[in-house]
This record gives sequence, C-alpha cells and structure tokens, in this order.
Amino acid sequence: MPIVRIALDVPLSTLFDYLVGADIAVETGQRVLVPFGRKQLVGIVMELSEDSDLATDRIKSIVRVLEDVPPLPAELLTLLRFCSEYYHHPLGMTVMSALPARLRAQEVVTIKQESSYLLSERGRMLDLEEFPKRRQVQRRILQALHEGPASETKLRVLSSSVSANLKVLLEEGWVECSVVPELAPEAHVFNDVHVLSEAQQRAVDAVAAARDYRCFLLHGITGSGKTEVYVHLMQQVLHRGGQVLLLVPEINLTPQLEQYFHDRFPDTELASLHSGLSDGERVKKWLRAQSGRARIVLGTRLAVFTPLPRLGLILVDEEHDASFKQQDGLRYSARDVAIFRANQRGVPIVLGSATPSLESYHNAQSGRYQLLKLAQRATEQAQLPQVRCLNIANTPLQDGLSPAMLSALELRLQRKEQSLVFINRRGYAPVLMCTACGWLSGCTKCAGKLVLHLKDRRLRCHHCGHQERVPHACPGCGNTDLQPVGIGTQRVEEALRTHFPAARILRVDRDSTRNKGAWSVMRKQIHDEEVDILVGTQILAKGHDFPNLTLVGVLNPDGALYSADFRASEKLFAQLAQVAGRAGRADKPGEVLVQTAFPDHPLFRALRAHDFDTWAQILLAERQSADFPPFAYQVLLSAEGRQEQEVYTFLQQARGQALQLAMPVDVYSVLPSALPKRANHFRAQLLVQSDTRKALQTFLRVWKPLLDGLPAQKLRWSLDIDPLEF
DNA sequence: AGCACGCCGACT
DNA sequence: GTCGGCGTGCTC
Repeated sequence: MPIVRIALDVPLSTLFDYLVGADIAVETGQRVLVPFGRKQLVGIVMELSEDSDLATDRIKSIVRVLEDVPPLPAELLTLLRFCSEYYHHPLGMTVMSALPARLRAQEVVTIKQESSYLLSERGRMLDLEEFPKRRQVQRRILQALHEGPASETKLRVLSSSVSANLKVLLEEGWVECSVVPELAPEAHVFNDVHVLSEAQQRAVDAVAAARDYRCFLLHGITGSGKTEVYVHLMQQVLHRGGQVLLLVPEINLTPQLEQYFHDRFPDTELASLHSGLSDGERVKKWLRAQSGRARIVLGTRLAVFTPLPRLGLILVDEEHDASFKQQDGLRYSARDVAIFRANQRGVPIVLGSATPSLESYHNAQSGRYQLLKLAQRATEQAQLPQVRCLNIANTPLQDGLSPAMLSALELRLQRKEQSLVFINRRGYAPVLMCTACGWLSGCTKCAGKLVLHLKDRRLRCHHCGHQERVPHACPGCGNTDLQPVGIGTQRVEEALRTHFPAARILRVDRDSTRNKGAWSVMRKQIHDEEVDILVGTQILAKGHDFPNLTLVGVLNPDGALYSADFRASEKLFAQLAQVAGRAGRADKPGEVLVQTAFPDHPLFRALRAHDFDTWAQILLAERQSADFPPFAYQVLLSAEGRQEQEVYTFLQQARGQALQLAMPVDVYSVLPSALPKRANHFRAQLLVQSDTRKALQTFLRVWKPLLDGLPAQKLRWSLDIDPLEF
C-alpha cells in the first residue's frame, strides 16, 4: 500500500503518513495538499514508503498533488533534514520555513510567462535626440531596447520605476510586447576591467584549483578588493556552466552589488533574493534558480536554501556578520549551513571578511580552512586611515564631544571635506534622571531604560516599543529638574548644530531612515556632497564609500570593552574596523579618532596598527583560557513567561534533567537573560557546553525529548545551538 | 500551532 | 438550566 511521508508546518518533530492512490504518481519533493485535523494543509513529500507504523484506518489520503512547480531536489531535502537535526527544530517546520511563502500557500502557483519588450515600428523610427530629455528612464529603456528585445526583469536594472515607464511607452506606442521568450544566453560575457593584484590572483588561483569541497577564509582588509576576487571566481564557475551562490548580510546593499555583478556579467541571469521582494517575485526568482537559468544567486541568509542544480561555488561575504544567524524559529547560521551545503555538493566555499569571526579564524589557523590573505588596499595608492585615540579619561566632554574631536571636525569643514560621527545609540539620551532622588526612566514592561527622544518629546523603549510622554516632574519625588544622562545620535546632532551653525548635518539612524527609500535619498545627498557632517549608528558602518569622507569620529565605544557578553569586544573591533574603513579612499588620506578612557586597551592598540591578527590572537588566548567558543560548543536554553517563578522552575527542572544524564557536557546555572524582562515577560536561560560538537549533539538528542515532556503551559522556550546572543 | 473536548462559574 | 473560562490532548 503506497504511503507518502509528509512534512507539515506543525510544531511536531514527526512526518505524517498519508495514503496515495495507486493511479497517482508522487515523487519526493512535491507539494501536496492533505487533510490535517479539520482543515487542509500544504506539505512536502519527504519519503515514499510501502507501509506505515500507524493503523490503516487512521491514515487519511492526500487530497491532491500540486504539480504547478517542479519537485524540490533531494539534495535540498537532505540539507533541510540536516538543519532540523542539527538545530533541533521540527522537520516539518524547518522544511516549510525554508520555502518562499507562495510555495507554502495552498493556491496553485502560476508564473506567467514573462513577456519581452521590443521597439515598435514607431520606436524604431525614433531619433532618440528628439525624445523629451526629461523622460530619462524612458530614454534609457528605449536605448536598451535598441540593442534588442529584453524582459522587464532585465530592464529593471535601469531604474526602480521601469514598470511604470514601460507602461507609458507601451501606451504611446513606442514599445510593444511579445510573448516569445527571450533566449537564455549560454555564452557569458565577462567585462574583465580590473587587473588583479598578486595577492588577489593567488586567492583566485587557490580557490579555482579546488575541485571539490574546500573551505577558504578570504581575509582582506577593507578596500583590498574582495569583491573583485569573487567576480573572477564567479567567472570561472559560470564559464564551466555552473551556478554561484553569494550570501550577504542583511543590509540594503544588495541592489548595489546586483548592479555591480550585472555590469561585469551583462548576459548572465542573476537572481537577487532580498527582503524587499514581493512573494510573487521571490518565488519567480527561486524557480529561475531551481531551473538552473539564474546563474548567480545573490541573497541574505534565507537564500542558502535556494535549489541550485548546477551549484559550483558558494561565497559568504562579511562572514563574521551576526545577521547570518537567525534569532527565532529555526535558529540557523546561514554561514554554517552554507559550509554544510558546499560539503554536501562537493564544491569550494569562500568566507570573506576584513575581520573574520574567531570561529572561522581559528579554523583557518588549525588548517581546517585554507587562509587567503589580502593585506594591501587594491585601489591605486590608497593608504589606510590613520587611527588615533583621544584620551577622555580626564577631559570634560560637551554633549559627548571632546575639544579635540570638535577641532578635527572644524578642520574638515574648512577643507570642505566630510566627517562621520559614529555613536552606537539612537535617540537623544539613553535615560532620563531625576537630580533630586536619582529616579531613572525605566520601562514599565521591560527591565530596560526608556530612551529620551527629544524630537517628539517622548520616552521610548527600544526593546518593546513602549512609549510615553516626557514627564514634567519626577514620578518619584515631584522634582521638576529631570536631566538627560548619556548621549545618543539626536543629542550629538543637536550639539553639532549649535557648535557649527553653518554646517550641513545629517543624522542617519533607524529613526531617520524609517521611511521607505529615506536611506537611499540620504546616500545620494552624501554622495552629492550636500552634507558636511554625518551623525549616525552602525547603519553608517556598512555600505557605500563616500569618497570625500576623510574623518571618522567614534564617540563612546568603551561600554563593550568590559561587557558581560564575551563577544562584545570581538564585535566592537569588527564594527570599528568597518567604520574606520569609511575614512579616506582614493586620493584623500583618512583619519579616525576614537574617544576612549582606555587608549592602551589591546583593542585600540590593534586598531591603531591595523593589526587584526594580533587582536585575534589575544582574543583566542582569552577564549581558550575561559573555555569559551571557538574552544567550546554551546547550546542555550531560553525561556520566557509572565510568571517569573514558572520560568525559573522550568529551567531548574531542565537543568536537573541535564545533570541527571551525566553526559560529558558542562551544565551552567540558570541565569536571567541579558534583558531579564521584556514586554512584561520574564526571561532566563540555561547554558550547556561541551568540548566537541559531537558530544553536545549526543546530549541534545537525549535532552530535547525530556524538555518536550516538561510542563511548560504558559511559557515559551527555545534551544539556540551555537548562540551568538544571550 | 490550532482546535477540539471537558468540566466548573455567572447569566438570558 | 445554558454560555464560556482555558486546562489537556491530538493531529497521519
């Protein structure tokens, strides 16, 4: 009796057996509609079987097979199975969460054949000089179509408003539409515009020589030309007929990268899978990748699950970036899954970074990964910025700014160069304090403090979104003298405006870039040199180069030096190195000024010397002596609930079970989370670690079922394997 | 997760 | 006498 075993999006670790009529052909990887409880669900066929452990009368029949899209390849199902086991997340949920929304929905997926556009008779007769100059996008479209027919997808690179402009051109009869599909070119034009440096060429050759799985760590300082190495590696894979997967962090950098690769490989189909995509576009690109037509797949972490039948190379850019780790649901690390995938497929993978994660760095040192170094800036004679520390231990600050910082800013204003003031805290001040009784503005729902936002005179919680009006008097003692304590971007912006009334100052943080498109408008303003001083958070650290930016000022990074989070200083170095990389490109030398009370801290010594290696050695030694990752493997059990007692009882029981197992793991004590209360929920956690991945996994396979059996009605708990945040 | 069934309190 | 609270248990 033919049985299919189906993955469904329900929080149960099992697959579900269904009967399938002998006349229906079913394959693994297909989408099926099945009855489940009293409703119907879409699932994926994971296995075919001849029998079931269940009594025959309890097995229902599938409703139908959805044959709208080709089945998922077995290789992807294996990858998802691995993720489910490694991250201890229910298989059905793992499978379904990796799919584009359209493939999870019950509706039949219809991909309309993309029509291609070509010039009409009228369009061909047109002399472009006579076409209105102001209709720029339309002019560009006409120009592109002059070269031959093109699909809307291909035209989209010209502008974000291509659809609307195409419509106008169609209506006015310049352009017509044809359903004849464009031919997918097999020949790949490669615009080889840069000569590689010796180090770049060595890196390219090393990866190109790898014929099966090999993990490379490409350690290249900012501006050393990592992207150019990627391009040349891509070229080789494309030339052999392969597909390339490029994973990038969760930042709005994808459009620029997409354009870059499009310029270099103008005939090659590229599918970019970023967060701004509609469901329809996403599934379309996914299917283009699955069919092998999209040869370059560029995307954020979820793109690691894209089916790629011709996969020949995986690239992970900025591999140290924490956004590769999903923080809820299936808590996977896209970088680690990518490594598994490269191994599974037998293809090389390149992890690129200027400041590699200690995990990857350690693996490169031990020889598990092959280290490729780009130690020089590639472009022209561009030199590294000079990094200096401003010792503020005994310096009075004015709204967080030291006199030396202010005069450095003054100097740039005189020279008509741009400056960036970096401070990792948005709002006006991180807390409001009563001068009489010491009352602090705390969030009623969280353990955190309410941040003062002066612009709209509100106190905001950055953890739960709660906000209230700024009180006129202290709620504790009635005193009306409430003082902002500490500094945020708004306060620095205000102080700079007072100090430099003539300067054009732009604040760039989550608050000022909230509106769609705001950040790209700002980016343009900066590029067009309509801004003198930029004030902002880490959003400014990543991203585009601003050629006229010659000064980066870092305001108060010291908090991370002695933080409870053992990764805080690793993150700080990466962040400062990244933001320092913004200063001085091309012909103008850059300067980085860091205000700190601890200028002799090894982090700043290394930063000044542009010496990541020494810094990494220091951190690795610390981690080794403290028995922290990468010398230990961790799992974090977190729980949260309205009743504090229940949260702790659950975790204590979980701890008891873990200890009773007496396995080779270290079980720590139950501790409050970094934020012990959020949105009225108490949060606590239990850390378990082991010297080997294997021992930790063996432990988890026994412990997880015990956790599932613990009473936990009113609380939510989760396991985070290889956690990054606590 | 849903969505049932199931057994005790205040209501037309 | 019912409507409804959310505790417990199941879903192939």
